Amino acid sequence: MLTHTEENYLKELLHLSLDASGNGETGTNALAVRLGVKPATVTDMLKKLKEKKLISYERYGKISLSAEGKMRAILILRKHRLWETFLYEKLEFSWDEVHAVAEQLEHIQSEKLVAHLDKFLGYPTLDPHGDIIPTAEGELAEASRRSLAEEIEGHSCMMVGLKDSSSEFLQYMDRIGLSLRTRIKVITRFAYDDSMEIEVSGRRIQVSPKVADNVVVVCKKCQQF
Amino acid sequence: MLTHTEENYLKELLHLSLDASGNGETGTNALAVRLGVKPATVTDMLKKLKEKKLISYERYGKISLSAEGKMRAILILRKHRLWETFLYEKLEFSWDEVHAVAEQLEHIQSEKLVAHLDKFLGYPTLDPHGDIIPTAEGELAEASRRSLAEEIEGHSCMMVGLKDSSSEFLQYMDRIGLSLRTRIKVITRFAYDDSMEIEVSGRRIQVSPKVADNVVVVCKKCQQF
DNA sequence: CAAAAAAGTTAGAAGACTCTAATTTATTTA
DNA sequence: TAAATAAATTAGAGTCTTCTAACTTTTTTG
Repeated sequence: MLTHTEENYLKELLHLSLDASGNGETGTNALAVRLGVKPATVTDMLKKLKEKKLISYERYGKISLSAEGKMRAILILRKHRLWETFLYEKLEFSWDEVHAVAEQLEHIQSEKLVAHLDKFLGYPTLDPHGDIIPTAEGELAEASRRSLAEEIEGHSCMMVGLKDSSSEFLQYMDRIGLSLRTRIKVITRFAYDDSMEIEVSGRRIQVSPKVADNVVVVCKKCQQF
Repeated sequence: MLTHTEENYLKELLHLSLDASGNGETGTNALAVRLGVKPATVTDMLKKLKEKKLISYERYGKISLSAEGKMRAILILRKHRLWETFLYEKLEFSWDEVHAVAEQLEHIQSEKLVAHLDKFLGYPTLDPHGDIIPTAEGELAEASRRSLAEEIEGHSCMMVGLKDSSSEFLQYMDRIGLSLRTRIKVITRFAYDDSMEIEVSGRRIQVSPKVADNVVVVCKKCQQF
């Protein structure tokens, strides 16, 4: 059982390892800045986390999560992103308000709560920021950014941008109910003309290849791509 | 800003004052038992809470909440009961599982979260245990237990028991979808024969005066009764 | 490569919450 | 009412997380 503070250290360590796009190692100072504490405080906690085998670390050396530590961190991230999704989709929070509250909610201890929340939300794969929600097994897939036109049948994705920003296109987007952070499911691709049938907010609409090409979406990376 | 621990002390003080049905005063030991700590620990915290003007208390004397302390406690109770309602009605938790998780959720700090949760749940007045949910203004009405037959038009209540426990009656209850902790709204009372039209889980059904008389409900106490 | 800068650590202390053991005050009862 | 009992408090200590100030190690750079 970890304290809230220990959980926060693990979570930031995970973020640093994902952000850095490096070898997953960090230093005391970087961690201190992220957590809003002094480096001396971090050093103390590192000893404790090492003691608990959650990180690998030597005096004056680099820090990285152990397998166990990474798993714990990913499950915290999972809770964070599920709560963000809940706040955004069910409680009408705006996308920039969800983070602060999710920082608190992510520490609630109840496996059942997480599992039921996941189900209640319809097993979402992306949070309101377009980030991947890790699975209950601790798998964290990569996100893939591409044009809606490249998306395959049956897949769910989220609109995160437009290639064309002309007012005509924006008006059209508005009319069909497509805006930032809207979830899109590809129902059918018509090979004949490359137009698509998509599901948006429970409604099915047809989009031309030109429209699909100008909509930027993010989705969970899969084998096919 | 109160710590989780301080909030727990206030909440237990409120519970003790409500349970005791006395003058709202308690002792150090009773509080220690409720909180699962030693009396010595309670004494320390009492000094702190007095310092913050949340309780009134003198050495070796009785303890009671100040107006400010009581308001804080009631708002924590409000959050607790709203979360219990959420867990029960939206996440399919059973009525006896909700308490433990709500104990954690009640400490989340976000006024907006509470307000939106309340709206999302449809402004419920009773939690899954049939207890009154305090208002956002800190008003805690009393609950009133009575027969469904005595309930007035337009009121919402919750089934908490039956007077008749014959198998025929239980089967009938089952058939119309009425079970413990089901919410009931009285749509119309027909003065002609005292039968009622009620709404249960979104469906409207008619019940005879005999049935209504045998269903025990709890509701927020109001002027009329 | 040696001095300067940056990064990281240790030591000592503080606040929050808790404990045990000993003591004091209040209440009960013989 | 005085002794026994119950209730409450104080003193001293331990854990957790944090800090500041001083010190050590590593890295950078002229």
